[in-house]
Amino acid sequence: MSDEKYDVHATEAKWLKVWNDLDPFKADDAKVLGGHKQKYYALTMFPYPSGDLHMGHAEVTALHDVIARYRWLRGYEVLNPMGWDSFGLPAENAAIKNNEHPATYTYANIETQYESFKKFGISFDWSRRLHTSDPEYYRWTQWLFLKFRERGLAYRKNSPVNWCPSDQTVLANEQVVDGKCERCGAEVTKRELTQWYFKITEYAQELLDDLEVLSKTWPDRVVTAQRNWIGRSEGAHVDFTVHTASGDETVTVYTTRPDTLYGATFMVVAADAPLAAKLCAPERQAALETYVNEVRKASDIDRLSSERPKTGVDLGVTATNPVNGEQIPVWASDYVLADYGTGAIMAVPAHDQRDLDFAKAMSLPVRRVIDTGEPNPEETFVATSGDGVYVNSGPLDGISDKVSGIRTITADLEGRGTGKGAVNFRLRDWLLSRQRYWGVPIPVVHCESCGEVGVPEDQLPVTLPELRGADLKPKGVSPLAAATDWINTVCPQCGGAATRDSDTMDTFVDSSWYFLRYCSPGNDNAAFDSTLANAWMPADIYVGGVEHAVLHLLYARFFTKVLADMGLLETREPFAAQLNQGFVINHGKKMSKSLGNGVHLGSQLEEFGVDAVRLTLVFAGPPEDDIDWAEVSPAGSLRFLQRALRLADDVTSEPGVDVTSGDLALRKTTARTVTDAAELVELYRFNVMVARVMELVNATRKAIDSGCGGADPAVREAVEVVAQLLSMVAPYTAEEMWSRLGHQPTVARSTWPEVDPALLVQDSVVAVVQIQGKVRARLDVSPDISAADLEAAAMADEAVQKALEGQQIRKVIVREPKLVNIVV
RNA sequence: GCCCCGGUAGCCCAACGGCAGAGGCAGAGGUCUUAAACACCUUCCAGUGUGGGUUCGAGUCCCACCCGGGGCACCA
Repeated sequence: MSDEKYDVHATEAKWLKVWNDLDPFKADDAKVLGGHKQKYYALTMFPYPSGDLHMGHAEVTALHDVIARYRWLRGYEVLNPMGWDSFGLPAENAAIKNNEHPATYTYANIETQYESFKKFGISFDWSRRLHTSDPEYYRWTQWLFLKFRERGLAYRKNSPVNWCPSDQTVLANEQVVDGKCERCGAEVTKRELTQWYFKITEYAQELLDDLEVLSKTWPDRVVTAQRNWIGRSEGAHVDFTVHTASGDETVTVYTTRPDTLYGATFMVVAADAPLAAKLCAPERQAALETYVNEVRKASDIDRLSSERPKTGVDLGVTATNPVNGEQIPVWASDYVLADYGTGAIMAVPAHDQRDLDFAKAMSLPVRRVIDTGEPNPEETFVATSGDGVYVNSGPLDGISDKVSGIRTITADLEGRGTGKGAVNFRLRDWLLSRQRYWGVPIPVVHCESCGEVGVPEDQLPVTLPELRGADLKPKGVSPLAAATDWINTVCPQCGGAATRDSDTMDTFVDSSWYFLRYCSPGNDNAAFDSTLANAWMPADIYVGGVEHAVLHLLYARFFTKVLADMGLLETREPFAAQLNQGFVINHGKKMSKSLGNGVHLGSQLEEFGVDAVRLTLVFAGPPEDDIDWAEVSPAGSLRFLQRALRLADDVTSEPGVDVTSGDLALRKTTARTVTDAAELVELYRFNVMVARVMELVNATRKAIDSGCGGADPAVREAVEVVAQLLSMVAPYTAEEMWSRLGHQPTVARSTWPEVDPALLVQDSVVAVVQIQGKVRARLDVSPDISAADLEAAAMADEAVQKALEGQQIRKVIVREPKLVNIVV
């Protein structure tokens, strides 16, 4: 036995070189296409190249790698690719600051992260590496955009968008944090701009429906978040006639409560929608304009507050309620959203709190049409929304439940031709334009005579012009607009003078299809090879952060469905199963620069080595839970690894020795461990799997020191299993063990240990005898004992008899072979 | 305000409705050592947030509440 300390860094250097030469994790398309091996696509969210890898990257990839390596051991052909989501704002900011090109920052960081990933020993297939900022990649992002546009799924419209007045740029929703610009902290306002959108709403129903299947294999919170985001609601469209200065206009409102139509006492339209100005009486136009300007100025902080007092302006016109002919006033307010439903509502203050608040603020009438038995909202100013008896409601009077009420009024409206049942979604179309440099140029040319013209496929990619430093500073329009040589071009259709679209795409477009590119990277003829994509897709597991519960995961699902409709893909869902890891925190708090509580991955690797850090991350707890680095012990992990490694030196039998003659007890423990480990990995219970391996290590140590001894074949069997199981978590140590056991690399591509089913059968089990649920005796019995025999054995037990003395037995519950409960 | 998730030993975490403890961290004692570290062995420690209910039997299922974390929040 060697006494020397485990030199982790020397071991890392030694095996890293061997693995580089062996390249053991290259996925072989042919094996999958030929049906020789079953495929497993292990996908993990690709990183953004900002600086070197941190604890978060270490955690995701350590967890992910357990799954990928497990599948290799189980004999699958595993596709485990990695790349970089390399367009985006941080590189642009760095470029402005350092007067350089964003590519400099981006590709330097990619190299750094690449080296770190390799050292971290993750079983990635590096031959499939991709970067979304490479022209070879974004050429196909542009191609996809054009295909979407051909199908009417990419279009331009004028709409209010998030605007940072300080940075002079449009912001994505996710870049607005608590109503402020995440970059400069300025309060975000709205601005009306013509922008490109993807028509994701066309897929709203399918995106919702397919969640049903995903709910079995996706985390609940992700499924719920997507359901909420899509936000399907059922109701009705109701047509009101508004009497304007220039004649009657039909205005359709959307409501989920058409049954309260008789309680509508006014109508409200979104103040910032064109409809408001159209309906407004001439003498009220000035007031409306003043109000809209105020609304525009309001920051998101104010707009988001539900305690905000209701404001609005009377448009000076009335509308006719289609069911009772009543004339009700029409108002404009910012509490009605322009882009949801029809941008207009019928207000029923008695049964909707928001309408009631508005009615109160503007002294508008309130009329109760459902008597729920609660105090009258006309007096309390507390709206009632439950079931009750309809009053003052024409054909609804006497009905006492919402479902019948809605059904009756909807039929009534449809009969009159003034309304019909309708479905609405909260989901909006996806705004993809960005006034930024470091992204995919939108491949469209604007021509005075031809209008919007897509760049022909043979002219792709439309590459970015060379800009750096100050040229990238935000000026209110995209930096690309200032690159005159680039922006001025000829129309592909008529050959006349034209300009390029100066915007770039949201980086979420890049990441909506990268998992398909991995299936045939470097393909110059297509975005992806359909045959290969069909062979590998869907990804069997997608490991990543829950922060993408809605955006990225919804967009990728949308892309997949469109591509399936284009006939390029068979699957309609990209990710069969999903695992969200928690955060690595420190002393109960998220690591952050401002708190100064960050844990540097590099220094942890330096101190404890790759394997100990990986083991700590995997063993800390369930993968979804946060890991508090202050509460775990990488030093303890390292001690365990040393313990495991030492076992390999104590094995004195030769490789290939017949294990059937080995120590039975140890062999049983080994067999049990292998069987449990498989189940635990498949349930993502990696921490428990590690605990089982620890048990096996302890049992083996005991066998060597005070049991059958190191020469027993069962010891070799156990230690080989330890090496194989440990290879999923601590690849360097496992490889070193495997080598010391006399095997060739690499243990990661060895096999899943075979288990003799006979070893899983127990000779005897401990049966517990309870009286009134309290344990009174334990019996060693055969696992296949009959209920009658077990009961008899229990009754015959001395301690049981003593406890039963003078008691009347009322019932005996027997759960053979483990339990007898006697009720007295 | 609404919706999720969680609360088991000093700490992190295990426990098909059936003996509350698998594993680890920290602590104590011991063996080894000139001594220490390492290693090895032994060991202390809770009745499962609170109150009800279902059951022969509840950490586990149901109800209410408390605490912690996360998400959504003028979507008509």
